[in-house]
Amino acid sequence: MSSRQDGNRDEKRDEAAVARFVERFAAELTAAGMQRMAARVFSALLASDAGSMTAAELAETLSISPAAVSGAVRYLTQTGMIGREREPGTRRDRYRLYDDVMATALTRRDQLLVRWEKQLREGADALGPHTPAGTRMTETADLFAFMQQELEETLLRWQERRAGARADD
Amino acid sequence: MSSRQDGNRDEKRDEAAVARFVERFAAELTAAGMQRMAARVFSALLASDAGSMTAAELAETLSISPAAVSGAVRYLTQTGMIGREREPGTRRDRYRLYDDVMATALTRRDQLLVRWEKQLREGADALGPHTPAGTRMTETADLFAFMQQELEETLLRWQERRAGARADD
DNA sequence: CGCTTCTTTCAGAATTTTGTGAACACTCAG
DNA sequence: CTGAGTGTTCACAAAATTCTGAAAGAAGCG
Repeated sequence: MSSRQDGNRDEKRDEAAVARFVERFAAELTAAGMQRMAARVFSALLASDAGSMTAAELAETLSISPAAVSGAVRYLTQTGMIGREREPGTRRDRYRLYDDVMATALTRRDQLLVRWEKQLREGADALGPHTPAGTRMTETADLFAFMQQELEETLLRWQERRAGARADD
Repeated sequence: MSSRQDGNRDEKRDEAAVARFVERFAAELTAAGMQRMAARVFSALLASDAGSMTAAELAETLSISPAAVSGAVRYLTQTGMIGREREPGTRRDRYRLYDDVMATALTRRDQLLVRWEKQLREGADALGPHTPAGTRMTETADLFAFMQQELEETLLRWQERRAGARADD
């Protein structure tokens, strides 16, 4: 038997399985706060062999309008998760997943921590640094500062590891 | 001058400053995906000296209905960010921020990584582990596995540091 | 028990978000 | 220039979300 349980050892893509993955993974991303269409486009790209698709292909596979593709693609481009490239000799754009998308997305996380830390310190100052609330907020700000540092180091370690793995190829 | 710029060195809370902080911080949390009312309640608790408030106080300071408080509080309780406690001798509940809320919230992040990794591995298997898409997804899953490990260690280091700081008191 | 005080639930109004269709804009090929 | 092939914008319809008031539900207190 070569059913879906034991994976795909054939050459051709099981489009139904792809669609299932795309929808499930997109749902996770949506739950985590990403816009629905952006999440679906992103997932579709992730599951594409080329790592890139045209707007038409996206509209087709996801059953959405060109307008929806446009919106999703704008979001993903602005947030630096995908790039747009033009196929030479044609008018068609391809939208391509950047390498290490997830790793760079996590870097952006870092910026969130910076902002939160800043606001907490301002808050602590406004409330009075020696009040109970002020103290609590300072401690929380310290945690965020710590996380920034650690996240940075973690990403460096990941880069090293990736570099090592690539050297083995 | 003792304006708001240079912090509050007086005893009494500058309620206007508190309100500003609450709204700003809540806005950040909302942008990061938290429900609006939950974010406001959470921020208000964070800025409260006692680290806890009654439903009535929350409704009052945030200008929202008891129903809204109820909803927000349910969400925060379910996600384990606050606890409910009854004031002895009264019928009033107090909602209290857990210690190290943020640190434990980050622990929950970890569960997200677990789920995402799992889905990616399933996806890679469904698409065929040796296809380009399958390979990409496996690599991404590896990143998430790595992040889980690192996040865990980071939180341990934070606990240690906290323990050390508390011992100094 | 019943009253009083709080909390929760629920239906609905208001708002916001989302996705579409259609018009518009851009770009290259001839 | 013109026209075909693509991408984007915008107004609107549909759907989801959010918050409220009102009513119902607990839980202590006399």
